[in-house]
Amino acid sequence: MPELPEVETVRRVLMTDLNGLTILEIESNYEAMVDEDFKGFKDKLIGKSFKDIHRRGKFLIFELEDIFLISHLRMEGKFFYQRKEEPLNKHIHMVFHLSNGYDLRYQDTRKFGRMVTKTKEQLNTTEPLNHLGPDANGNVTVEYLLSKLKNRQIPIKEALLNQEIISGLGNIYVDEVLFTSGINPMKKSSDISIVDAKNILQNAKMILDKAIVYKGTTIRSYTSSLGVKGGYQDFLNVHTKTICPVCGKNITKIRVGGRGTYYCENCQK
DNA sequence: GTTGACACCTGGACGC
DNA sequence: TGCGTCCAGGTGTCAA
Repeated sequence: MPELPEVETVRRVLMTDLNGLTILEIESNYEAMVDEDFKGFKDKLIGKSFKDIHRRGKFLIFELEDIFLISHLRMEGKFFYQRKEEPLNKHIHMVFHLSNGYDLRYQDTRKFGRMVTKTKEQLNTTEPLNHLGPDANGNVTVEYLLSKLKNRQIPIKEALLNQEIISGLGNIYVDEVLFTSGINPMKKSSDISIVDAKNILQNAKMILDKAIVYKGTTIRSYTSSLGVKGGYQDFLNVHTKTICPVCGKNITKIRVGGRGTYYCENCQK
């Protein structure tokens, strides 16, 4: 599932492909993925040219002149840049026909992904970006993180998955960050110490930056967007593992906040 | 403001 | 082989 490194990889690849191209037409067989009236969505985008692609957390933000297309890939969303003659598969739910004879195609097996357009004025003042916390690999301070955790009774794992606190971390990388930090995922957020918070932020930045270098993580049946296979799965220490690489004891799998959670009872107190 | 439950959605794994 | 059930999980919404 795309988390910050995977979305950043998509952004970097698409930016070179799309820059300067104009959207000629948009087709969809699943208009519900657009969080606004589909006709209005099309009217705003057709005729506009790609100027830049930004990212905040797990959101892709396509800059098209005076309008911004915000896309969240959720679980299995992928973008493909293909010639329009290439056959469509049944999971491609949105096609942007481009001025150079290519398509920007959005594929989403589970139809969880969402898109919406915003003006520059709306971008940071309305959903979905207005409540988003800072990027987990950005300049987040220990003081900021502790201030967000001090009144919360939920497990630290749930807090780190909350994109309003810090953005970009998903289930895989939260498990890895907590393992590297030696923190039990069930530890109460309000019990996180200054040292814990410092470790969490340092390890989040280190892990996410390294995962970006390796173009993200590809596990289970999932493949990365754009056909790019990530390489960071080779560096996972705990997520989907059975043996702790540090102490050699069994990895425990539990559910925290409804999500499969892997940790080492010996190393993560 | 915080927390938990649930819906969205489909492919794959599993049991019968 | 075919069918039914469960699981996976990021985010939004709603109720308590």
